[in-house]
Amino acid sequence: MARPRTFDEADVVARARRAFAETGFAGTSLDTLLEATGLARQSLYNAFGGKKELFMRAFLADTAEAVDAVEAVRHGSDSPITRIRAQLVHVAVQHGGAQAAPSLFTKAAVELAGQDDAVATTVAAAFEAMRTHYAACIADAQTAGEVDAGADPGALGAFFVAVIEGMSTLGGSGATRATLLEIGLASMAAIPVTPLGHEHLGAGDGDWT
Amino acid sequence: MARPRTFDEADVVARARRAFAETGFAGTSLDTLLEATGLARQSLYNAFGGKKELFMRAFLADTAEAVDAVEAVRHGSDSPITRIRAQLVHVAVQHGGAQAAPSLFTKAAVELAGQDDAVATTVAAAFEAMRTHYAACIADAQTAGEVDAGADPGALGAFFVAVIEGMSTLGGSGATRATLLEIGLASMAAIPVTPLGHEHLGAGDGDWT
DNA sequence: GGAGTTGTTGACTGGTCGGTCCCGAACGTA
DNA sequence: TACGTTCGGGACCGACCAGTCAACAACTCC
Repeated sequence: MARPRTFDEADVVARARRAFAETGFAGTSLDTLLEATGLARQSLYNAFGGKKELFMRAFLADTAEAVDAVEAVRHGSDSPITRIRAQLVHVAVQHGGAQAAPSLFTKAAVELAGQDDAVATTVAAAFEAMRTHYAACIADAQTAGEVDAGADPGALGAFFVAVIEGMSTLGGSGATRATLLEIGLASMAAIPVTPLGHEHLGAGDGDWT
Repeated sequence: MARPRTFDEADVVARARRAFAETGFAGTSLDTLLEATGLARQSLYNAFGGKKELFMRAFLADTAEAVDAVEAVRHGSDSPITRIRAQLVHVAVQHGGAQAAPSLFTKAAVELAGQDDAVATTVAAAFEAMRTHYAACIADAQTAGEVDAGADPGALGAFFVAVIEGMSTLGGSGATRATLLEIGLASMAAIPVTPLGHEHLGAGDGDWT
């Protein structure tokens, strides 16, 4: 009963994510956004409501993806310790390298968490969710006898959240993939593994070149 | 032979640092800057050259301070391991708490490293300097027999840089001082200390309330 | 005390910001 | 095929942006 849209809403959000991730919220003008997404001024306004609303769509999508990436640490057939290492390697591969795209989540957290309440609460909730995922994984490793029972899963969870945020910042500032891998692997040593757990700390997995 | 300035240049830079740290470069208008520094439009222009130049002044000052804070880890009468812990506690105290002021260095790195070459090179140099300071401290600990000789000082250095950047990001996003302390202390466990070194990992130092 | 130099002040500029309005075009339904 | 509805493109809006200009004020040196 009406003219159909000539653009895919999800695709527009994905392009907006890239644009905002490059230049931030304040640094990305509406014109830049239109060029990046390919749609017309009024179309963006009709479909999303405005610059701020489109940013929140992109930001929430990126946040959900970032949390999901950490959530993967809770599932899998291999050892909890191995899953954490694999996840850290994944972060290093994603944020390291030539193109150097800092995540929109990190960028928005640094730029806007102190100014916008909606962003601040979303960021806080995401950090807390990530921390919980890591902590649950550590707790799993404890029940499996791979990690010292005296370790504090909550503290280690917060620690790993800080590590991946630091990796994101360094990666966005030009750090090489090799450096990020060094960081991720070095952080693994903060987990007090039992002799049993050491069996799972040996080999790396796959190629990340 | 001329009318003297009614403002202190260093003071203006300090105020500009606070303003830019709050809202970033693109998010801070010249009018906001004038209100924050208290000087008139043309005065800012005469003394500094413009918004970008004043930002660079503030950014370089903050960067130097951040690097110096890490450099402190190389000096002192107490054990190298103790110095690192003290420095991490210092970072936690500085970036944690109610006022939640993210460092301008971190903010500029995330916002502009991908767009401005001058910022990118400064950030990269600062990260490298910090990494070198941490690495030298770890090497000291190795020669003192407090840290396992097989440890990689360079990798641990990069690791600690990532940790303090992560703490800065989390702190700027509302994380409590207690959480940041948890993170900093948890990261210490990534250092493979010898039985001798364990003597220096015991008590905390001072009150940071 | 006069001249010269510098800082301060406020009005002003062209350009860009995000957002709105309007009209022709494209499509589904009747 | 005629109608109603939505889309897309361009013109347009007031507000704000960083930066400039010219007149005035304060100070030092001669």
